[in-house]
Amino acid sequence: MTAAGTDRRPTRTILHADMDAFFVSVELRRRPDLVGQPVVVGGTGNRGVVAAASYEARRFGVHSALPSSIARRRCPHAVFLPGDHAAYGEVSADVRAIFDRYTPLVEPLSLDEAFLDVTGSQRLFGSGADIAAQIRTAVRDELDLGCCIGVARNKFLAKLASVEAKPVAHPDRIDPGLGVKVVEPGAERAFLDPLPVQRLWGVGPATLEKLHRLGVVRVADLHVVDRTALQAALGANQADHLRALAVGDDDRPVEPEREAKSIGHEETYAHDKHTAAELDRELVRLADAVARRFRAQGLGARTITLKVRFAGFVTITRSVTTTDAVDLAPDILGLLRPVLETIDPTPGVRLLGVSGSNLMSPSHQLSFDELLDERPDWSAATGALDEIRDRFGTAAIGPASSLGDRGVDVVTRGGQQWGPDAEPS
DNA sequence: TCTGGGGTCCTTGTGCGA
DNA sequence: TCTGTCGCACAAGGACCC
Repeated sequence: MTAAGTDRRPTRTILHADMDAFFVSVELRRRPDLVGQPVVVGGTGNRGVVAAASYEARRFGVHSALPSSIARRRCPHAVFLPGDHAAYGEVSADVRAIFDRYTPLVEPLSLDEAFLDVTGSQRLFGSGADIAAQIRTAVRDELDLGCCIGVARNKFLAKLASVEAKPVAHPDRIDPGLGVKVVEPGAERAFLDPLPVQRLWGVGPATLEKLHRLGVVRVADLHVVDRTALQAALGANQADHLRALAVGDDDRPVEPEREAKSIGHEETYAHDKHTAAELDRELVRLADAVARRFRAQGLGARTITLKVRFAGFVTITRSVTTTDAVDLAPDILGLLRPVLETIDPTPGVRLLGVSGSNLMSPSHQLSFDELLDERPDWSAATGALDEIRDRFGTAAIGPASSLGDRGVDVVTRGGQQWGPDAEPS
């Protein structure tokens, strides 16, 4: 931490761009008849959640991550759409192309958000505020989408600023928002101090409760709360991290290329699974999907983790670490099947997940069995499978045991990722 | 009211070898 | 040979983000 007056680092100019109700806005480009109506994307089944809501829907208290059953109750006249991840990805690439015109230092956070370091771009394009205005105009004119941009000297402040720039839905009206919000160097404390403390990165429901117990409600309270008490409540790392954020300190650079640290798939079922045979079938599908993503990225995983969520929402994880990185479904199954067999499915399993971490280049050394020709070398057959799916789609071919009752591929199933689809009537 | 799916990061506990 | 301790790697879970 450095006092603002003695900081000799060059002042950076960081933008945080955040698309307005992105998934909904993409849908409205295809369905202009829905403009002005409450529209909700995501969770069409009863166990899903809302991925995005139009501002008209937000007036009724519908927001992202809200269980779809509640969203339906709050806004029964809303139009619910299942979502189209592929389409959102394509539009996101178009948005990214606009960002790239202004700086090579673009770090996407998700499909609809990115940080831009424009420190070196200002001689060409003007101040951070000027660049933000130009980007908003380009996104609106070329893509027919809205976005809000925060401008500040670091990522943390830029992100908070972009939230302040967004439209706000009130029960009786929609406030259009600023569009661009600039936090000038030197004005950070005045900007931060009145904000509720849960606006800080890393303060969720659990941390908020601990902070409230210490009397910390607003960011300003973090300046005066006893440091030892804060460390006792949150741990030294998190306590010091929050105190730094409270004065606007954040040194993280904008990183255009970040390597993935884990790759996984998980799936919540419309109805709980109660038998080992059902779970094994799901495990085969998940292992196949995850292995395919490993290979698409030229990676394998040394640690494979199984996640199980039971009917009562209790969640456990069990992981296995091997010497060599694996990227083939049979190898993943070989590691996880013994783990799955230790789990009692009779209370009901609502979610199963498979993920890999410790990512590195996969090792395809032949095992002793394979050298003796007693076990097949799966890598050649898997390569052929991947080619077929690249040409004909992910559902074109797959493990026979996964056909079971549905015969649907895990990657394309439902075409969305916000919970199980509505059951056919 | 009842909680998705994709992730990252941190903390805590434990086993193991030096 | 036994015991304590230190560092490291790993496992598991929690919290958080979009």
